[in-house]
Amino acid sequence: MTALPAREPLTRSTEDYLKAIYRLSSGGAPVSTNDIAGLLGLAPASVSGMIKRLSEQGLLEHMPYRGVSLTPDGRRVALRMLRRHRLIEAYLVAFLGHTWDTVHDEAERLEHAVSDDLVERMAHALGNPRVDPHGDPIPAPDGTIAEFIHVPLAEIAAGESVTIGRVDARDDGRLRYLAQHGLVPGARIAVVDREPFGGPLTLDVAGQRKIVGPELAALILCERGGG
Amino acid sequence: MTALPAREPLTRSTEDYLKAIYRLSSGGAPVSTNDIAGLLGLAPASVSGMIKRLSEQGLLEHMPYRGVSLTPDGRRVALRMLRRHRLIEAYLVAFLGHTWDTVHDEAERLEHAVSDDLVERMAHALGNPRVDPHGDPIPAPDGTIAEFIHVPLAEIAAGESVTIGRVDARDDGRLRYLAQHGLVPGARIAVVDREPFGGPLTLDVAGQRKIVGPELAALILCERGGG
DNA sequence: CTAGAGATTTAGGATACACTAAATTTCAGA
DNA sequence: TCTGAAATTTAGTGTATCCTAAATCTCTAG
Repeated sequence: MTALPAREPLTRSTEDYLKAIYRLSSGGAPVSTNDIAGLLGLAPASVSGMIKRLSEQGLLEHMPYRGVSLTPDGRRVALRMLRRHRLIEAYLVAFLGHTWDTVHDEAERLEHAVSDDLVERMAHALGNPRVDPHGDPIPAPDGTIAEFIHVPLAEIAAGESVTIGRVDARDDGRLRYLAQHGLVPGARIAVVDREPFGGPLTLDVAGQRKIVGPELAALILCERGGG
Repeated sequence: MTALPAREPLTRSTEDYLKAIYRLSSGGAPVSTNDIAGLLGLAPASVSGMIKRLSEQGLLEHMPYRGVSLTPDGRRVALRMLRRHRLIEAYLVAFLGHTWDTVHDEAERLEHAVSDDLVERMAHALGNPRVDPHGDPIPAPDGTIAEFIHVPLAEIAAGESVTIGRVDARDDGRLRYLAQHGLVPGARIAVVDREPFGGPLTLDVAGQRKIVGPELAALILCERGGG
């Protein structure tokens, strides 16, 4: 991981705030105090106080009454946590028999406790994956992250071919179902036919015909183009 | 792990105090405030304050000015931490390429973050070991711990046969050296001959003659009797 | 048997981070 | 443009844990 300038050790609270702000700041717009409070389950007043402290540490930029955004240092911390979280989840699933239902809370605690060294060992054991099994990109050790442009399968026209980029299902049942039918990140699929108005789609998955309903089709996020 | 009566979640501080007190209370004698402070690197006054809180929670028995001892609940917590610590160390060495030099700090942090479920998965992956690679016993999930009576190899008389119980070397070099010569926990060895006054010992290890110096012989702890 | 060194506890204070209640700011709609 | 609801910040508290300095206890050496 890119070395952060030497500073006081980050607390668990600090890491959680920065993670939350990163998660909420898709699009680069400033993040509101209320949204942070909602995501972390805290009172807005508590968040105001913490924002002040994190700003003084140079991790946040705060425009009073307007919202906060991450500084480069803050983003580095957030991405490091995201890398840890996703690698820990992947490791627990791959090597210790966890299911995707159960890993989140474990990772949520472990991500604050592991060393960079241990994270990299887990990454190595996993073959240094670039995405986790949902297809979510794993930030690199240097804090860069691949940004994919994802379109729900539900919006792909008949005749078009796409690559599955990630799958938005968080529950194990759906994830397993999709995996059984070859609908996993990286799979190349074609939309053979589709009913109008949110009806089912007929797919070609590795030469086989599959039919998926609109609900699942909304969760399967695709990358257009070359594949 | 034996369920503790439902109580407020234990903090990291609480777990560290109980671990330290357990470590210091070999022999059952009450543990002094000063010794705890020394082991944890805190001011004695801070320890006094924490002792009061832990006593109110029923985790310690405090005789003012005399010292503290663990209650059954306190001991259960301490043994759970010890189980976690030793299993985490063993897991990191066995599966993630750590060396015994480097695992301690990692385990020290992880032991507060892992769930019981994860600990048991690691134990399972390791084959549910009863001792760690030093020969230190790993407390069982129910909070019981095997108490071995260990005698340094240096004190074993010529002609006597013993089983290596544990090895007190903390550094990787010695540990590797001993392992190469079959001097590992569980090994059955006989003292063939020995020089007086702390000289080297001649051993029979699995039919082979080995000579060890007094320094190493002091670190190899043996169980007398049946083996 | 007692003085004083050393151990322990108490007193008082700091920091981090949470809360509730009150004050302030923003901004959409009349 | 004004006004009030919603969002945000400030003010004042509480808890956990640490600290230093001062008070108190214990126990040994004389």
